[in-house]
Amino acid sequence: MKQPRVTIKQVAAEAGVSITTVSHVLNDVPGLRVNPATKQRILEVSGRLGYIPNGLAQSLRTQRSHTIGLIGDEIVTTPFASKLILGAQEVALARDTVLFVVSTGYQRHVEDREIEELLRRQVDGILYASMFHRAVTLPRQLASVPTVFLNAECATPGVPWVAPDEVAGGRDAAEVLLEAGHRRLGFINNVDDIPASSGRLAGFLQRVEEAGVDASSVRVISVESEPAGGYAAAMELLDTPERPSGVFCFNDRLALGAYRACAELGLRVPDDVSIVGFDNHEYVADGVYPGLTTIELPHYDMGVWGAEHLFSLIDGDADGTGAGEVAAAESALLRGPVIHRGSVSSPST
Amino acid sequence: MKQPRVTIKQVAAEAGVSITTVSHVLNDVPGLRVNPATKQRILEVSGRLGYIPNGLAQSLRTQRSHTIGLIGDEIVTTPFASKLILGAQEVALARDTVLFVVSTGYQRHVEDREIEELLRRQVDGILYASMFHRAVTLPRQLASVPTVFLNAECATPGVPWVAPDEVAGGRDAAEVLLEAGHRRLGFINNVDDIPASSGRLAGFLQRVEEAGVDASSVRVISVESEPAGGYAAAMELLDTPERPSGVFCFNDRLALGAYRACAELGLRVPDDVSIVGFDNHEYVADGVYPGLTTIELPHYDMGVWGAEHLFSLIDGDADGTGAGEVAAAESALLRGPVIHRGSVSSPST
DNA sequence: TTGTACGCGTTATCAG
DNA sequence: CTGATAACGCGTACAA
Repeated sequence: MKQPRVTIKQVAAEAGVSITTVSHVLNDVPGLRVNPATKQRILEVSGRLGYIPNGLAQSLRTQRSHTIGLIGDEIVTTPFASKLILGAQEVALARDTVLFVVSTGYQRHVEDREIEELLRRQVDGILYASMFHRAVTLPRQLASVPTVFLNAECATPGVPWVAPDEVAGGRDAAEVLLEAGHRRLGFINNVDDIPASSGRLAGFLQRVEEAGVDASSVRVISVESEPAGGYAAAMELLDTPERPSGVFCFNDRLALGAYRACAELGLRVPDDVSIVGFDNHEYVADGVYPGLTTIELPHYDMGVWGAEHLFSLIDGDADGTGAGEVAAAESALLRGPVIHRGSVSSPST
Repeated sequence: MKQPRVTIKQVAAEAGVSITTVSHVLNDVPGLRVNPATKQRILEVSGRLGYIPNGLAQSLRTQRSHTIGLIGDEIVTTPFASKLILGAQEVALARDTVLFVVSTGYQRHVEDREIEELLRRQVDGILYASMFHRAVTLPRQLASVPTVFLNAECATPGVPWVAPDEVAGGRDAAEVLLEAGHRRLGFINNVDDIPASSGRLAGFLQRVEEAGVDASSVRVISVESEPAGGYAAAMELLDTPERPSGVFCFNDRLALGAYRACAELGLRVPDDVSIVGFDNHEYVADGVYPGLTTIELPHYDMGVWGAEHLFSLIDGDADGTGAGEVAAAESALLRGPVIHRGSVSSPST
């Protein structure tokens, strides 16, 4: 089944030339004119034999594996991750390189092992992704390899990172509600102390104040970001005459719970209460009725940004002088779009 | 930033031995006793220098890249895929090999290019995955590489494949409903003519008949498998006095639409109508209220099965005689578990 | 027990 | 315009 693959040597023999010449025409070596006739012959033979160069040998020789590693915690398991991977993969593909995707499952020893595995395979660079926006530090083994952090803020200086602009996201959510005319607001936040929860809250309140609404009037409840938590929080928030007319949920799953609470309380979305989510979780935000208006996380864009910067790091490092680092070492906060669906309308009261 | 990596030569020099000896101790060559003292020294030096063997060179030499490719259509983008990848990845990891994951986006030229890219990188084998259960044929370039199909039935003889047992799934769904005491049944199916839709229907009706219920009494409606389709179908199915008390939906998204229809018709799940989904779509099936009882697709298991069989193919081919093919060439239909949540109860009428 | 030397498939340098 | 030949880093017969 596995017949030995055809090598450049065979092509050379079959075409009656040296391997050097074959290599030359196949790689279009610049400034080197080859007799059109032999060139044609080589191309023909190569095609006929189905010759595919051995990338391992090429990489060994050129010191470029055209391979980058994407390492994440449980990144591979989550639906968000796919967008991130997709973004990185598309820019990688455009540069003829492929991705090794590995995930650690949050276990340190697995991470160590996988990083080593990546290095052993001579990846040109590494994309280190976190499933949720958080702060991390550079694993020591990565010190000698171009690395970019995705969906995480890296404390180690000189290492580029990209993460969602949570504050802007919070502001956007407030904007949607304020624009629709809501003034009595609620926010069901996540309890975890991570950039996402503090940032979205800060942005939300910020924007609310700018609109002339007293920030202390918005009721904030923090719960575990599961449907059950959203349900409980919404019950508490909405089961009162002074209930807010607009509620911002830390994420779409929380919003799911809020939907249920509304249904049980006999409140209609969006007529009685408007809801804004966060994540644009596919199959959740658009599967629910009415469709959930939500803020999308820029996963795809982070993947693209990260890969592009990784390449500039790799290329800049090509000479070993570290040039290019300065320009590439900047990090970024990316913003996702607001996805308008049916869960927000003007307040009835 | 990218300092030249340490090679085996440096380790040898530093330890005052030849590279042969270093190679021997690092690879634990069997039947070769090395002086414990030098062995210790080599290990120490190797560790101190942070030596990591160059996998490219190793592979070039040993003709084994310890790499397998996972190629799929839009597999990387979908939540199901991650389970599949995870399964494959875990068995791969256990055998010290990593996965190249690439996706074609259903474009033939992308697929050709990516397969070539995989071959160029000397993958030891290929896992060819489909996002939805369907029949496919072996791309010609893969003829010379060990290949296993995932979530697809391969028409080409000699190529192992693994797919979900749709008929069993349909039977399981019927079982759940029948067990709860339902006799008036409905089935909201997918319109597409794929193994999943025909198989689940067949299994469902089969099991229903076995229970002594006239199969022709179950109302079957085929729609596009989106929430909107499920909603429309459920409205048609349920807005009548003789409505079924138990409904099986082709997938969870369809079930989502059915939930909404129930809500609008004032029917309660599961008190007035029991619903069974399919897929166990994370964040949908358990995010909805009441939780959706559903049949899980064996994605993880397919990944494991596929990778294991791929390895047996690879190892069996090691001698080039093709031995082992016979044993490994069998294919399989895998069955997923029933996930009981709250959407099924005994019929009230 | 340890070292020398060759080959894996390429690319790149330098002659011819 | 074309062809030897030396790396790339490692594994491994074979020799010492």
